[in-house]
Amino acid sequence: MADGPRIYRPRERDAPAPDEEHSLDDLTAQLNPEQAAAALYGDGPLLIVAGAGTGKTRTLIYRVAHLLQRGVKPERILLLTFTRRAAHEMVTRAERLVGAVSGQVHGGTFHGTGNRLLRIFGQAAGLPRDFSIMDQADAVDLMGIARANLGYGKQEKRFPKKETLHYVYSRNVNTEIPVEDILGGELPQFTDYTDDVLRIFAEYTSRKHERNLVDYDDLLIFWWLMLEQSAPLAERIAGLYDHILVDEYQDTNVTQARILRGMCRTHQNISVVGDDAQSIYSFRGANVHNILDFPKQFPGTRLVTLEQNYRSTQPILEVTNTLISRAEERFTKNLWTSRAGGEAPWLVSARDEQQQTKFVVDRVLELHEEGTPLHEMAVLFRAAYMSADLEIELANRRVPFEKWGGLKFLEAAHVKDVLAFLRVIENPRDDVSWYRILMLMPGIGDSTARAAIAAMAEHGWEAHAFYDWAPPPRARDAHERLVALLRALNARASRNEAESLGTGVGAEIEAVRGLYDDILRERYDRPEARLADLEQLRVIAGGYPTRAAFLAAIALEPPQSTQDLAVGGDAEDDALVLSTAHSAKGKEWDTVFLIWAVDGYFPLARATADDAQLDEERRLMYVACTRPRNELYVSYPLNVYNTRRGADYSMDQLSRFVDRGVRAKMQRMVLADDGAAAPEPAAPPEQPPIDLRALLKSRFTK
DNA sequence: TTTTGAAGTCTCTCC
DNA sequence: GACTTCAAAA
Repeated sequence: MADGPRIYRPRERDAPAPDEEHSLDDLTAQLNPEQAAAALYGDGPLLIVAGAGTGKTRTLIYRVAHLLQRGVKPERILLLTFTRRAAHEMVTRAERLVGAVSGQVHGGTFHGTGNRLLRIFGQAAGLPRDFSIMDQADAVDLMGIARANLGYGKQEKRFPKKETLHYVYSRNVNTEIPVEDILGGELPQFTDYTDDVLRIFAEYTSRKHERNLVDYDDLLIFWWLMLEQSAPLAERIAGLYDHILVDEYQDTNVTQARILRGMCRTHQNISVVGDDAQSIYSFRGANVHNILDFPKQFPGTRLVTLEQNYRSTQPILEVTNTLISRAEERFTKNLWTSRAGGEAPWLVSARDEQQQTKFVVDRVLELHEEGTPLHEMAVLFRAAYMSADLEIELANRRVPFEKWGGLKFLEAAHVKDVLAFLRVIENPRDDVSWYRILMLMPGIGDSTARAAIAAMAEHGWEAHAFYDWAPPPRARDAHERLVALLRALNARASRNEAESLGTGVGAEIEAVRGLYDDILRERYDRPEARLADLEQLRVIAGGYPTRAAFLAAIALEPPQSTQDLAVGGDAEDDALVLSTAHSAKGKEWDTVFLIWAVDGYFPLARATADDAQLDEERRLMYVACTRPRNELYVSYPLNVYNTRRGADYSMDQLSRFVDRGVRAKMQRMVLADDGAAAPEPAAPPEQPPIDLRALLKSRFTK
């Protein structure tokens, strides 16, 4: 989504429901016995296995409140969650429960916390305080540079791409599966290159080192190494907290588990909450064994299982219980609810994508007429691109929506271009960003860019190294313009520093755009939309005190939705939610549409070869189907013509996860040709007046 | 030799 | 439809 101005703005409706915020006195009255047992548990390891919708967030909040009430100092509590916003919300609600407390519960993601600790303690372990964080795309680019630098990628046709290399690298450091085994298992075509791949990884890590860059994995690994390799550091770091609480524990990886062990080595006060049936991040190295083996790793663990679901109606739970019963699940839970009534979920078959889209929009508008706010409805799908048609239709019919789960905004080429300018001001040794900037300039190509970077490296990356560099004639104009801009930016930065003003990140972007906007118009299609994106970026940046804070924040906590990015006045107060199944985790809505329940789409075709991946896809669908409170629609278009793979390639089968047993718990709906919804018995597919294929066939048969 | 345009190759999830 | 690879143009 590139249109419409955007800015980060916490939404009103994220505020806790007021009825939850009573005093602590009636704390137990607000919880069921299992939740209360978990919340009020004393010291020592605690594992809360919480099924979907069983109130695990609530339980965790009350547990934090309980600790505070017991007199634990807030700053001695560390709450690790999947997003920074989740942590912030939980901390706020817990503190509201106990009233005013002095100090602040520390909360955040593993990566964000790793960043914070490394800035404080890293220097004692040889890591400069002012390191830059690379996002995934930067890391991939650096891997590409390392590859090219060692001379790979030219001669051999089948050498792994930089994305593949980064994937293998990240998997290796996160799972500790040897590179050789990863290649042998998943990428057998590259096994011959094991040594070359290792050489590239060595180059990658040393380049990171030289450039003072840190990737996402480093934030965890360095944290762990400080705990593991240095007793004094471990003592200081682990000594910061007396209680550690972890949400979404099923999605942690080996390194994170080790960090936790190191952090509570002395006190063992660790509470984790998770659901093995909702483990959906193995591609990031998450290991469901962390939660399964937790009692073994922390002897004396108290296990509490939450099975009462407060979210969905019984008919919905019957479908989701059946769906997950097919998967390997170790902490078997049978979710139940006391919520009576409710309609069985609908299985909706549409003729094609357009009809599916029309159905969703029509139904959304109907429900809206009947009084359901748009933000109480969500459309979920396996991958972000699957909502493209729906987005167009929603825009045409003026239905406000927000899309979750795309990192797309920051991944867009033009946004990365502008950020690269800020990065070289912040860290002149960031040659990934230098390369990106230089390649943008007309007259400068690969070799000129490399020459310029080499010249700067030779002069110790001093600011004037680039100013003084003598470009080849055809690049002279580009060089001149770039120098003018960089001089202005550097001058502004040092002036602001001297006057101890902020750096005015928004103004810096403004300055960059003076040069960049024309380049953008030249290089990219749909320039208006892209320029609008840059305007949003400028506004977002304006909210940060320093350039460094802005760059770190967008790497660690990228905007979650298109609405996060919406400029105040323009943001719709009420908007339909479009989300990937992954980004929907932990959320709930009154009504949920799951679209593209087609084999090859959900599960994705590439995941169908491998049983473990297939199981994860199934868990992902389970996550999607456990989101609604009242209504669930699962839809699938027939006649999917996939032109991406060359010729017509039709995959017109319902997802294998919606098998007979699941269908038996659902109502069927076949959309009539005008797109109006009609329950199946009432409107069976009409017999067409003529049947072309039968006619053709009859020519050859008697 | 370097840059740029054009044809050709795949397309997931996210800190 | 974005990114890589290849060939022509400067």
